[in-house]
Amino acid sequence: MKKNQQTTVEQLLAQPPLKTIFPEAIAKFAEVHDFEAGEFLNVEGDEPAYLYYILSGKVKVYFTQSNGKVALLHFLSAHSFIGDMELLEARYYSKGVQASTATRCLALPTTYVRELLLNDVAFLRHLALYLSKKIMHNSAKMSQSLAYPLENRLAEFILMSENDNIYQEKHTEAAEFLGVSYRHLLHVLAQFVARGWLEKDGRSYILRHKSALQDMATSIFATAITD
Amino acid sequence: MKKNQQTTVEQLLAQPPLKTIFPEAIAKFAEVHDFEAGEFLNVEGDEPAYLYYILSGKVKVYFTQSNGKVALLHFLSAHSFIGDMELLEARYYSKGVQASTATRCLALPTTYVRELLLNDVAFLRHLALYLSKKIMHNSAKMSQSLAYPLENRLAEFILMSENDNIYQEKHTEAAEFLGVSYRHLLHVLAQFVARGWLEKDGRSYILRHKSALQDMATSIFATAITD
DNA sequence: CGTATAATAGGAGATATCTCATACTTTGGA
DNA sequence: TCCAAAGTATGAGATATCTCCTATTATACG
Repeated sequence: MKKNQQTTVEQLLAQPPLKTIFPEAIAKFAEVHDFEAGEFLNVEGDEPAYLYYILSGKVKVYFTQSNGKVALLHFLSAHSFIGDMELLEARYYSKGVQASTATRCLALPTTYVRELLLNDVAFLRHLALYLSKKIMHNSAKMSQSLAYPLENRLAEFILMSENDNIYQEKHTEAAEFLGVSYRHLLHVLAQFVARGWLEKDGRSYILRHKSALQDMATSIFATAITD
Repeated sequence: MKKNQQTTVEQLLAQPPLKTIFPEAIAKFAEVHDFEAGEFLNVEGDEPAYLYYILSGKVKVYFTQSNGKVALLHFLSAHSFIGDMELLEARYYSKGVQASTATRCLALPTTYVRELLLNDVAFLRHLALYLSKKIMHNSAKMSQSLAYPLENRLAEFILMSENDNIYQEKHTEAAEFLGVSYRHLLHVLAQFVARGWLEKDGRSYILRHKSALQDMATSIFATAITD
């Protein structure tokens, strides 16, 4: 992680959307943190030192299941909070958060801003709204994706985790995230290659026909609108 | 709906958990509403007149998909809010809410309490915490249930929607909720009957072997803990 | 450097689930 | 009162997905 000194935090905070979310009083504690792809923003179980608000980039959230296996929970991107639950409830068990691409965050040291934020109605309203939208989004997505075969969900997952047209998630992880067997994931992946949508390059895949993948992925939502 | 006059609202509000959630100032607007099974607490699309907090009972939340079909979204029970999103964001499109069993709610007329609640840090904190817990719960449930065949999810659904040991959801609705075909739902339901867990009684089913259903349902979570 | 463990890879048969077809019954209006 | 639409039921064949098995690389670690 690198503390970014160039971007003046004041400048960011003075403009929407940050201006409408955070109270002015946090300005003196605010920092901008830059993470490289692969870097950890938080180690699972640690009490997070910062409340992050993602400015750009993409992160993956992990947690360790009771069987000891680490599972990918979801992706977060710009305008998402990291550490919001821990801010609300100190005893909360934090998740592992890893940058998927280069990521820039607004970073607020919890020790200093907790009291401030938990007493700011504008911030709390925004947070509640953010959370409720997330719930809507989740439940809509879930009920829909349940109905589609892996083909569709995998296409979406590839597009979501791809970086510069290269897909290189671990298959074990992807299989678990998508709720299918490792075997079947490989099967469908092989189909994508056979159709010329992906090209295998060592242990990663090059996206050769992005629009086909997009069609396959968005059909999940398209039907919801069209049908 | 029947406005309940017996239970003094003041009494309820003076005790936890209500005492810690709502500011005292709402007391003069608060009512207790009783709904019978099947009654609607809110009609989809209507701007809800009340923010409800469920005291007891169980409700179903519906919404109409773009294809015109009405789909069951989820169940809510004690300690859940109804109309929270609409409170936060007025333009929000409300969902249909129907009592599944007899249900008692604390009812707060939005016109009077909106300003009050949206400026109360204790309430907003509670709401944010409630929402974030719901997110955790949802995503844990989702990633897990994805992995299990209909057998397990159906057992859970039956227990969730059963009333006095009688299950009588419409199969069309259940199938959509569970994300499986109508055909397959009937198939698995028939298996449950064959195993003696359910007994068909006209168009409803009697729960004959609840513990078996519970085993089947909780295996979803049990493995998460044991494995 | 060598070995244990995780990840990758693919074959084969078993299940779960879907689609399509068809028929009967209930229910809500015109 | 009667019809159209929705719900219920069931059969049969097609797919999607799983489980089990077996090899072959990577990767971590003493």
